[in-house]
Amino acid sequence: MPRPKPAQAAPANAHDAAIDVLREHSLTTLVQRELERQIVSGELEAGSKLNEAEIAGELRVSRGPVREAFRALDQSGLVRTEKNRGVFVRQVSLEEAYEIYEVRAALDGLIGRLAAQRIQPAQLQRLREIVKRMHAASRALDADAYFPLNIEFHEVLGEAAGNQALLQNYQRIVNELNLYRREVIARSAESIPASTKDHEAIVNAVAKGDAALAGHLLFEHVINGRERLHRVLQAPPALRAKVTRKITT
Amino acid sequence: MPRPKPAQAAPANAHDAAIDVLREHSLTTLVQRELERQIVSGELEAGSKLNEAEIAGELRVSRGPVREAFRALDQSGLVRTEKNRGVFVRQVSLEEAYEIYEVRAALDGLIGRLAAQRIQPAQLQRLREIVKRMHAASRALDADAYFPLNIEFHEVLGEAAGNQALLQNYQRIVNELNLYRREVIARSAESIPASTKDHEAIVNAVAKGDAALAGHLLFEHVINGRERLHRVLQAPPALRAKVTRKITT
DNA sequence: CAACAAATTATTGTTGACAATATACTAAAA
DNA sequence: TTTTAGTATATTGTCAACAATAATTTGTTG
Repeated sequence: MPRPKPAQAAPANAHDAAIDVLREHSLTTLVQRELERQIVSGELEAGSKLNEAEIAGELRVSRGPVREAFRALDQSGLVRTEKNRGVFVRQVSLEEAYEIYEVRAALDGLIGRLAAQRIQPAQLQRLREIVKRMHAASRALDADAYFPLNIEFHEVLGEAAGNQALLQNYQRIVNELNLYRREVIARSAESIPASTKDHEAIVNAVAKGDAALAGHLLFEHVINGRERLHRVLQAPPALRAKVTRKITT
Repeated sequence: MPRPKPAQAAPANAHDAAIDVLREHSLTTLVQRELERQIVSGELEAGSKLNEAEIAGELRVSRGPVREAFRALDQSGLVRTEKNRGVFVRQVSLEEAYEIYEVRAALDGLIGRLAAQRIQPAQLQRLREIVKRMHAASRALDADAYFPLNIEFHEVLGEAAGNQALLQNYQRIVNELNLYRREVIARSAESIPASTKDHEAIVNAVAKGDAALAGHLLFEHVINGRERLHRVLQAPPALRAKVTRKITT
């Protein structure tokens, strides 16, 4: 028999709200989330060192929770730990990115097949709206607008697959991939039109319920992304400079 | 320029060897590994509670490293954490197992395709030997001998795919899957002959370098495993009892 | 001035203590 | 006897101090 939870009054002010948050989440969890956010957003650059005491001070907690959060982030691939030297935001090499792309293609293929069978009308509607906004961003060649749309598109599709285990693995993979020179991958403006076309075709296949096609298209979409990355890196530096910023060697 | 590592003398005795291990690994890492071993081996039953102080005492460390190891194990899916209540060896429900099987099928499909293209002679040799021993175990209906062979087979195949990112994700998934009533899944003797046949066909496809076929066979192999699980659970309890032990509801 | 050695500082690894919370137990009341 | 309130105990969450290691600075020598 589930024990009855005590009825909780709504927090009266900000302070009570903070207390309320702590009732549900440990400091470790909060630190982990915050660091994850900073890493994924690029606020913390790949390769940069994370100082325990410094972070603990900024977040007003002791080093214990910070260290625990580090272990979780290490396991999820966002940071790497060197004994007695510290933890660093993970740097994904070109070779690793290639490997991860292969895995992502397989997972995205599965997402396509499942989503085609299981997607719900509301989710399909969301996808169509995202694609519409993508077209707008594509016409304007607005990479900064396109980037979050792309993230959201694959997120919705991942949810539509109706498989929690799949979604979790997928999101971890995508996070890792975004560590690879984020600007090169995601914001190279020239690839936006092709990418938008991909997305449109995918939505249509999913809408038709054509699992095989949706799976195939998503698989190819990811492989295309990998090839685009390849081409961008092969292009002469002068050309690359336009879409590349803050490359830290 | 990589700084030169100080030449290390070989440890003269057991004590020095222990010191040596600590130079390379933190206590957290060691605790994490040990707990992982105990969970994967079934020494720690699914659902059982892990007491921080107790474990710390057994492993002769303080609670700090144990807690850090918990965060890592939580992230890798072997353990679930409830705030202020503790951590428990994860129990995978039937529904979750189904979901995880879907993901594993996709990853195994990728492993098959890549292994067919990249496998090295020595690895192929190992696979053939494993299959040979599987046949022996199959004839004897020796589930206890078959179980580790099955693990090893897929491990070698995973390595043969030549993709570290894939291998890591795969192994995490397999670990999670093994949490699901290990005996029911892996040791139901009646499925051994069919499984052995699968393995043989897979090795042949990989040896031929037929990527599409190998991928397909591995995908189906996993799906078959899932269906076997389904059938076993539907079978009348009297029949199940033979191969099921220590089922904790 | 460059290169090496020693000492100093900074940072991580580990531990034990204390606080907060949940669980188990006891006793009183219905 | 069952329920419930209150109390005691056990366990987790957090912190701060100490130990071990690495990075840096300083000083010395050729």
